[in-house]
Amino acid sequence: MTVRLLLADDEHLIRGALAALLALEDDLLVVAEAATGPEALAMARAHAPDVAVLDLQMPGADGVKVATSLRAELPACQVLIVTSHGRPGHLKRALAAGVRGFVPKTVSARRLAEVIRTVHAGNRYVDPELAADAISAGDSPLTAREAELLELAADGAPVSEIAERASLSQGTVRNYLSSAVSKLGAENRHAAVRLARERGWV
Amino acid sequence: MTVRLLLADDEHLIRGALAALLALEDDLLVVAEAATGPEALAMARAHAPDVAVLDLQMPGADGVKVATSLRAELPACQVLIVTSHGRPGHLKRALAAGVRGFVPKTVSARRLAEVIRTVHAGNRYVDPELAADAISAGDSPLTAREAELLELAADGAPVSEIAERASLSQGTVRNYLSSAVSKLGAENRHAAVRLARERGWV
DNA sequence: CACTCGACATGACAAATGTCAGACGGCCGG
DNA sequence: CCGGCCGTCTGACATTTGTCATGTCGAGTG
Repeated sequence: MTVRLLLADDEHLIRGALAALLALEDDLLVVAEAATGPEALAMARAHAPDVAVLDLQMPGADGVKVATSLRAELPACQVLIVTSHGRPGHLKRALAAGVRGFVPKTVSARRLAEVIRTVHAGNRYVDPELAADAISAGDSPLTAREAELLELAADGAPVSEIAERASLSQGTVRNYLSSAVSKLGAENRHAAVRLARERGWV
Repeated sequence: MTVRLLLADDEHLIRGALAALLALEDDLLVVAEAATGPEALAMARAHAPDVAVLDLQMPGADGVKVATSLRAELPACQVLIVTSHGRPGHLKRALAAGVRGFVPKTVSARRLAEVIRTVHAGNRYVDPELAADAISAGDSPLTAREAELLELAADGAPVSEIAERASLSQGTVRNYLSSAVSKLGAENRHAAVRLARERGWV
């Protein structure tokens, strides 16, 4: 029984290499490849693969978004996410989106093949180290508004601009940011943005 | 005549896949692999490869630093850098360090093999798109001091801390940062840091 | 119902930041 | 050789930002 795969990664080199490597396994068959989020969705619709192996960072729509759409349209297709930089928050969001597997790109090809089989069998697999990170990092302590304003502050915009974009008074914006900063134990909002990004909370 | 290769990339999956793919070419032979900068250097010393294929981002020391050391220790070994995110400044630094080839990971394996042969023959190859980016981005307009202080400001540290670490008065630090900010056309120093990073100037 | 708690919102005040004008020394072209 | 330019450095001033005290609203609880 062969497992039909969709491979999505924006790096041609990696994707091709991965396809070649997985083709060495007798029971795995790559039926489609994609370089962007939307392309991955289109390919999935066209080929209805058993398992979708998605990179977390892709142009267009990230792996988690693609996974969400995929769960809705093709419930039979299991999703496995592969990522370079494992941020704890991403893992949590991915699992919430119905992703069945989550592994870093540091695993060997052999292990990846095993994980693909595990996921195809209907089981879950999360890389132990990433899981430990996610647990130790815990849930985001930020409220919805705090996270939202932190995102608006991400590119270094001044408070006045954030206030305008969020339709709030500057004082309110400062208050939320200040709250987020103290919750994250940061020096200032910019360091807070950095921390929240690292943990995948924004 | 076979080309002996050193492959360095921190992502096990990618590195293995790449090795498998390059092994398909008759004239290419992967003689060593490494996951970190220092490891790459050690492997290069041990195996004296003809061409070193280095990822730009690795733990320990980045591709450019490794390339610099390699040029000094093994002049016969040509260096080719492969990267996910092509920042113009990195390309410039890489070429200054004696790197002979620079390509993004979006190229196909076939093309990579061609580039390896080109580099091995003593010629240079730079991805046309990255080259165009580098040219349009131009040189860094920042003075040494400005770039240095911008780096110290990178993690959101307050001016007082930067001043202490650089042994300067706070006023001076503000002045350099202000200068850098205006040169980059940014809103404030945090946005400036972001821009400088994007262009590979820090 | 009365109470508490947390999210949301605001303005006033103190601290940090950005901007400005200016001083000093090295370097290059006339 | 000397005048102008650039990089380096500094303190004074206005603006922006962070912190605090305070208030409203709705959800959950005794």
